[in-house]
Amino acid sequence: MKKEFPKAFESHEIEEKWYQNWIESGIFKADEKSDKKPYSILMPPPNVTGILHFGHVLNITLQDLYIRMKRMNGYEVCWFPGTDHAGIATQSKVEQELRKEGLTRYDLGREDFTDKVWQWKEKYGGIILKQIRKLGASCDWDRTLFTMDESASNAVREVFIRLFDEGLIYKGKRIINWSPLAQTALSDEEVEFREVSEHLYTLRYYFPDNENYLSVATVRPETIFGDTAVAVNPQDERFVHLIGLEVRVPLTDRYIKIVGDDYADPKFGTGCVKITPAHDPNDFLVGERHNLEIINTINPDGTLNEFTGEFANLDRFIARKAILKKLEEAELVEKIENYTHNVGFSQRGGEAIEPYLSDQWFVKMAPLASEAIEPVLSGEIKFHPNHWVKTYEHWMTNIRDWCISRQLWWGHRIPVYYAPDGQFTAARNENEAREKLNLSADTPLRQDEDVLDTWFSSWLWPLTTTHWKHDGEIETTEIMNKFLPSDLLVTAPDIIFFWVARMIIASKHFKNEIPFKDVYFTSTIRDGKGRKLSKSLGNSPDPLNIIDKYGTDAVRFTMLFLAPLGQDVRIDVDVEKQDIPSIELGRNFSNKIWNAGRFILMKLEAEEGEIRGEALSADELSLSDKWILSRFHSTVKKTIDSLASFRVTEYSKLLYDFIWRDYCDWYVEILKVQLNHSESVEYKQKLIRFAINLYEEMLKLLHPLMPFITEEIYHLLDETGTRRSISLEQFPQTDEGLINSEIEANFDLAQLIVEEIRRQRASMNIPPSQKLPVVLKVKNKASLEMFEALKNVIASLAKISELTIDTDSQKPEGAVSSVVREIEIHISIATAIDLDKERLRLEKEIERLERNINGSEAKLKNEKFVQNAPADIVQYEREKINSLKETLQKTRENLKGL
RNA sequence: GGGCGCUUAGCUCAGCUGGUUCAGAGCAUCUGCCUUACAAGCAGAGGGUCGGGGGUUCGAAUCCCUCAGCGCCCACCA
Repeated sequence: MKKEFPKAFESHEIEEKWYQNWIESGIFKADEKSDKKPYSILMPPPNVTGILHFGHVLNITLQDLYIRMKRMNGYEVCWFPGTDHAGIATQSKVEQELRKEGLTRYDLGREDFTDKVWQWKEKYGGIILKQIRKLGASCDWDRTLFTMDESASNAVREVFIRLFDEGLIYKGKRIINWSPLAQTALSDEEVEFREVSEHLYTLRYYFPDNENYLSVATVRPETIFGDTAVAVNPQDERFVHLIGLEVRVPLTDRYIKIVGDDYADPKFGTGCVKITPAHDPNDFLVGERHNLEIINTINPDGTLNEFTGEFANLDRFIARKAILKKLEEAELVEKIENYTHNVGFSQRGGEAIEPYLSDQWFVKMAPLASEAIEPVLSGEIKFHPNHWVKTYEHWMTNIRDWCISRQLWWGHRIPVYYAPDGQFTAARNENEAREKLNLSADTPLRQDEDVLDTWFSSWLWPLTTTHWKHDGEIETTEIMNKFLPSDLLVTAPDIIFFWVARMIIASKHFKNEIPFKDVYFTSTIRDGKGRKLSKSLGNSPDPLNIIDKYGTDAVRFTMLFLAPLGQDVRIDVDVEKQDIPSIELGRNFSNKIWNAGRFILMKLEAEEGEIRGEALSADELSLSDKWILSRFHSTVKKTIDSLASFRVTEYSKLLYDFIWRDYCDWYVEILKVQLNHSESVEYKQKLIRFAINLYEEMLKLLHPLMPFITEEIYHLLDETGTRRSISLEQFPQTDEGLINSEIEANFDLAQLIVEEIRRQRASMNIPPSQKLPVVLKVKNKASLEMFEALKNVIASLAKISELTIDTDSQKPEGAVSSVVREIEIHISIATAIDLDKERLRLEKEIERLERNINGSEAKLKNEKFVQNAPADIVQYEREKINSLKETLQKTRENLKGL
């Protein structure tokens, strides 16, 4: 039963249809009990609050490419999907909604609030995963994990307790990065430094005599109320005699002492620095050294507190201006200079980070990191591109402790329990805590209020996806035995510290296993101006709109075609029109593939043949058939090689070139010729089947990258309606026996001849409809045979009315002549030749040949070249020069003959 | 300050371990084509001293050094 091959490829219904079908037929499902070799990928879990962006598109496409390729190669393939609870982002989203009702989370209380977040998550949390389905992702959705699922939470708790018991988690009062917006601590990784133009204010700190003063430079005058010392360098002769004296904090009656500390840089500012231990990490250290008082003058929301008197409750930046005004009025400002320096901002909220003194939980990283460096340095885990290894090593060897507590409600609550007397421990529940603390069963306990950093669950992703400790007990599962270590991790380089490094640490520490074998760092997608595509910049169209316009396959193909390994990629985007015009590349390619298939089927129908049946056998193949077969297997070989070394752009280019150039431009045209020159229906059917079989192999090669169109055509080629999915077919293998470099070389020559004739015709503006007689004079008998075999093909492709091929033919009267690799081409044109133009062309050609000959001769005259270069290169050069000379001589004759 | 990467046609980029009458592709430009799969197409053309300089080599876009410009990451200065 033949199916109709529609005129155009309609991506929408087809994508919908096949995705549904794949899900229903369960081909994405993995079986840990299978005997097949495993292949697995852990999807980097997107934020539940997230929506699809182009980073995902590239990332998911790459993962799906490898997953599908391996599936076709017969592996038991498992792609683990999931989402991340994204503490701050999710909590603030729900708080935003509450604010619309005039409520805060405190109005609801902790329990009701988290209930509300769960409700929000159930309702909106799946959006990103649905969008990922649009990309054709062949994940095992049954295994979707959320980082706050009970099984994952059990693992998180277990890990906290273990690290606590090992002494690798501790609580400490430290200066941490405080987000006034989210009102929580952040880790160092969540802070990004930006250069900011501000001012450096030189303030007067008066001595008790009210006449003399010390000039102190600061960029943050609003923190003066927290000053507890002024530091000078003990080597600084200008000030050393002042150490131990006191000065008055401007606008206050408070006196602070002058201390000597190396931290003060005599060359910077005035050489005197005010010390505010509560609001600067360096000052904090100075404070520790000199036993200084610590005065916190800032509220958690970034406003000043009661220690600042009249400035209380003003935002820190507004307060700065107000304080400055007051200082100026009191003539306490000596100087204001422009000053550019780096300021930390919250990566998420964008607000300036406040160094803030508070009690927080930390993970001691150095001992953990040490065991995780080796697998990367040894190559047990490979980074692609490799240069990230250095970055990794540097970070790991200079690693700092990780602040893991967050003052949020949404997240994994820290499993630490406090007894009324203040002692505390980490435990699975209160009873266990009492046991550990030797407390009686009725001792009331209080659990720590803080939750854990979201990455504290993400770093366990390799373990939680494979159900480690999912019930709090089980160390090893069947899934884990089968799929851990996973094979490939595809991720953006900006989370190498946040996530990649920490996953390696956690997997090594808790399972003594690497989490993955290869890590592919993706490109950053940028707009035409080089800016990263981002929601906040408003420079990114919605990927779904782009998919809608061009089709998923087109987007997938183009992204890979344009995005080389680890290199940034620039694409022109039109946000207003929601368009990325470059995606036309992929859409046009889809169209090409589609039409090639449609054409071959039309031809088969014209011969009334069935798709399935006998195709040409090896000894029935023409030179052209053998050529395309050879090209195909060469392509397969390179393809396999490219994918194995993660050169995915190369893979996409190989397919593009083979399908478009070799198969469509040349072979399909040749197919027409071969069909036209045969009377045998049987032969024609067999030939078309040969072409279809090859086309189908080509689809298989392409399927991992363009799953929908290949699946659709695969089924259009199914007369019996029994086929399941192209995903279940064997991925093409190289047949070395079919790669024939001699045939490819011969065919190359024929292509050059055809192109030369076309060029001549084009330069004389001869329309394709006007066919001309051509004489080819070839050099020898072997060449003659080869060209005879391709006679019809050449005649047709070069629009030749009558093609004469011989070893000693004469140039016809009034013909335009050229020589390509010793082969003379004479085209008889109907009109008179423009002699001047012709002469010029031949002279230019002679010049070019002479230049090449001179170049080659120079090489061969160089004894060192002949001695040192490999024999085949020298041999090649000799043959080249002979050929060039021959060609030159014939071209000269042509010129003479004009 | 430390590290990494990039610089090839007007634009966006390929070019793997140095050698093949080719420095390539897509887009853009120009010319000619509705050639019975595809105008989302076909056939052709123009356009590059491969960022500058130096070196290694018989031979360099490719390896080394250096300079310049751009970008990213880390550290950090009141």
